[in-house]
Amino acid sequence: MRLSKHFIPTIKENPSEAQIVSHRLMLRSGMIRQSSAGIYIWLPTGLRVMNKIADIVREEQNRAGAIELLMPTIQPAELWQQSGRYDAYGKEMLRITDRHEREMLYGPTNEEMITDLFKNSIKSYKDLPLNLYHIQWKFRDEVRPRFGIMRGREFLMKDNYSFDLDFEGAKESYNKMYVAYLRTFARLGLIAIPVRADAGAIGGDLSHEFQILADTGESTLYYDKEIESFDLDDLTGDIDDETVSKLQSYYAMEEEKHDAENCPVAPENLKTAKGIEVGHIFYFGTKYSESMGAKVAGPDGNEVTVEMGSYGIGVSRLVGALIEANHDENGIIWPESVAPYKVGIINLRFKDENCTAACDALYEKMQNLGIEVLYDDRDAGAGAKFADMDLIGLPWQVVVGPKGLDKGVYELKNRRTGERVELSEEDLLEKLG
RNA sequence: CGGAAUGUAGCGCAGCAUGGUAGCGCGCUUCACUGGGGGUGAAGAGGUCGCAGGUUCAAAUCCUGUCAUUCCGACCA
Repeated sequence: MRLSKHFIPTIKENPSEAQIVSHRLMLRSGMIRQSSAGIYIWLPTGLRVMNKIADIVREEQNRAGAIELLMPTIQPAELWQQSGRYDAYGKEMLRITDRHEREMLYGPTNEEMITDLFKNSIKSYKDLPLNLYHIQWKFRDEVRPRFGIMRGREFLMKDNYSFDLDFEGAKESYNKMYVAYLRTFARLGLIAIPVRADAGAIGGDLSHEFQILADTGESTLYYDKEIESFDLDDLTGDIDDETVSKLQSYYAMEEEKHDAENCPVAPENLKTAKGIEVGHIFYFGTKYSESMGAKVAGPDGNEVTVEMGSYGIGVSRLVGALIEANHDENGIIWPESVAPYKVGIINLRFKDENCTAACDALYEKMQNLGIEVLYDDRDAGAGAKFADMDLIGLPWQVVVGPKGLDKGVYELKNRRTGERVELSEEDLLEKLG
């Protein structure tokens, strides 16, 4: 894409309302604009990143055997009255009345709807286990939205729901998601610490939060440093129960629940860091299947109330979390897996025919090779182009100017390390292709 | 929901105490010169001063109300 024809409105100065680095950089690099408190417009590059994250989440869900569908954002109040959460959920739920005076709501989560769908569709244990997911906009009317998209009111979430015949099955479904989550975050280049958690408003017995480490995190974690050395390559292919129990046996607690006196981890092996919650998984048994009557015929012909779990990943929050974990004073540093483009071409001499011709040709070759490239073809100063490209944070920059062209080389800069190498066109395309 | 601020050009801000009809920097437009880290000069465009009332000859400025946004705390993907 040519930058001159793109829509990436960058800002030179820090917007006053943005307090944390990811919010500032998302506004400055032209990824988002605020519409109202906690509600954002996703601009082209922001959307590209979010879509790439969603794709990785989707691939890992599919790999784990979950099946994608899409439920509506607007739900009828009756479902929530059945589960008893309509009154319990409080003001955080955005309530709407339609033209027929029917009570509706903008869904903050989907346990009720999926359970209703399940009970109307599945009648036999033979159809279990079943794990359904969707990636969909949620709305929670937070009292105090803040930190840009990190705590917005409207957010994109992957949520899924597992249905099993018994606890053993449910536990297996839970563990599959546990592994899928670790894999998902690893692919995003994030260290995700699974932290034992309370089930909160969702309710239930077994629950883990996935926290990624970042200085600006909202919670303080204490964890066994062994977690960091765990090799995620072990988690490809079939799920090994031993691996899961080993992972789950590691100590990891939020500050409030951490007891220094009785901590099983020796002080020298205990690490503390700030974390951002990007995922949360729950096993909650029959909490919803019971109240909403989700039963199947078991092998003996008798009805069994199904065992359920639910699992969420904050897809839009991950965009901010990734920036919190990947930035420097000049801007964002995208991991390749989610970068809006892999490489940026900087044309230093717009008015130099040779230089522009070289850039145009290189741009076309990259496009033909399927390399995602953002070409800064604007008539702007070199400094402005460098600054914008660093701000936007593409992993690679190709700097094209008379110096290199005279030598017959292109300069390739690594955004993360700042390392610059001079390469022939062939080597350059080879390296990026 | 308790506490505290702030709303003036796209962004960042000044002006308000002591009322006299709006200004600075960046950005934007045009032209020229520049050209390897936000360059220089010249000429421009852009504002119902959040909104509604009130006081006054006169309100960005004083008063009342209202809306919005942000920050600190308690709560949450």
